Amino acid sequence: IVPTVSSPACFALHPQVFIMAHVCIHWFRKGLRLHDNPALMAALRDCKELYPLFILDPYLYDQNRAGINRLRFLISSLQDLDCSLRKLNSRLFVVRGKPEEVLPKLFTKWNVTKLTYEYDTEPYSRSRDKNVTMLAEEQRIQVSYKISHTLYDIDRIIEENNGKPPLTYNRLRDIVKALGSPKKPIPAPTVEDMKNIAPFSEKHKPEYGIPSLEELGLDTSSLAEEIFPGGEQEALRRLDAYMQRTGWVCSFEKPNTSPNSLSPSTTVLSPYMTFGCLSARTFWWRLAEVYQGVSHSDPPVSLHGQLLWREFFYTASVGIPNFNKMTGNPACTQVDWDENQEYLAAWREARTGFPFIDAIMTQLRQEGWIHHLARHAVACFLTRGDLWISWEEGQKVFEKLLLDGDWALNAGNWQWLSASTFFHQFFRVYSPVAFGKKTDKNGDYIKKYLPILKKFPPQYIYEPWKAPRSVQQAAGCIVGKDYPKSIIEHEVISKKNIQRMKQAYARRPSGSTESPTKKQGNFVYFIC
DNA sequence: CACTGAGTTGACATA
DNA sequence: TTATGTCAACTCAGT
Repeated sequence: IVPTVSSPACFALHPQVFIMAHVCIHWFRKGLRLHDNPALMAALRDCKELYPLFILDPYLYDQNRAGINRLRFLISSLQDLDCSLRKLNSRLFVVRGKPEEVLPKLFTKWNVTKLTYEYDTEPYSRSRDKNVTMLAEEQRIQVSYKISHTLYDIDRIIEENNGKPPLTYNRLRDIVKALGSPKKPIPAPTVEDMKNIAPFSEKHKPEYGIPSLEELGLDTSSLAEEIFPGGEQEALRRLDAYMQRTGWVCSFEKPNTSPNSLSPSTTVLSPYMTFGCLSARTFWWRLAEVYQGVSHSDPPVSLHGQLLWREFFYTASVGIPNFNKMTGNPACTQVDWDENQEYLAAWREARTGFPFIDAIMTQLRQEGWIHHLARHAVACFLTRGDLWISWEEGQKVFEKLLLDGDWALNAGNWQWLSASTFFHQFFRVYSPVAFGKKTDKNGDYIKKYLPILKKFPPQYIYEPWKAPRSVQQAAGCIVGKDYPKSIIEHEVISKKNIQRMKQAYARRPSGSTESPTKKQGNFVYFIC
């Protein structure tokens, strides 16, 4: 006789054969996939009933925080996940609300005994998960989490670097070299793995469905075509397609890819990584297979290098307090950014009068993805290059509009581009005119996203205000009327800004370059 | 402590 | 066409 229900009597009578058959919630947050999902596999162990759950948390998916494109990506990802779960005789349960309020109710309603989830390093997530774990334990629910969003255990990287996050990429490389290769990904669960779990009951059918965008209160009338559909299946399809191009993979050098090609010059796997539709470790090991036995590019510019950049910023985001802010962020240079609502709105709404900048911001709004170097160009323009507006403002816009709006990567890259943290050669300024010309002399990219300029000759397409009146008339676009005049004079303002940056650096506390043990105060936070 | 080399992805002039 | 040096000059991390 093998008891299948938990009771102290059973345990006392049959200690050897006792099996605790759990009712388990696997809580999906990021990690919207079945492959390489160790927490999900942990959920299946000794489980008789499984509730794969996603909570639409108003804090994370508020419309000011998540734009419609990113919400669409999320909904597609959830639909795909549900579809995959149904092939395993399961399904996805979706609820709305604050996890700390929603979960205790479900624990009771479903008689839950175990909760599993993937570890998440974001400050909001960590505090949320701490609260939820406390609430779960109050209801005597076993809680188990696994690390699978990043290649490594981020805390181990910091530990290995004496309690501080590496501030340079090479330092991070040395650390992860010492830690060895990332773990191999584990396969997705199979029907066999699910054989002891009761198929989901039809009684739940009308409840817990995936809401449509309309049901979330969004106006979808002006929504553009879905170029990058969300979901694990699409992620794996996309990964396969790129991994087949072995020559391209092996010669990949990020700085040599184009920010303004008409179709993406990089993989666009980032949104899938952000939501965890694709495992970083799966990506890493697929690349390792392609690299095997042939010559290939290396970090920092290679595709492996890109995954290590992700790890770099994740590590910084865990080790540096107030990572998404300037104030209270001890690694960040304190800069006297201007408050200029007009400039900020012009940048955000693609009406700076610099076609390269405005085209990029248009692509961002329409498609939710722009090339990494395009992000450099507009980020430099908003901050230290031209408009002298805080990187935090740009961060908010990107977070909302990017499909791959990732908390750690977004904050880290904005600090990098504004020469606030990590990158310090502030005298290297991107030109809103010259930079794009290197890879798109004719301005085809500009014409695609700003059709009003499509008749401008290449000579003037990057600086339409320089075109003689007759040329503007022939192009059917008068600068100042049909397309904005440039809001600033780059040659003048960028030189002024370099000097302002120099002054901000001069005000940096002198102790910030000293070793953590030497001076008290400055680096204490790294150890906490 | 001073010093040095390196730093994913600048622009521009020159060879 | 592509490579190199200059411009002005930063920090980090290792020696």
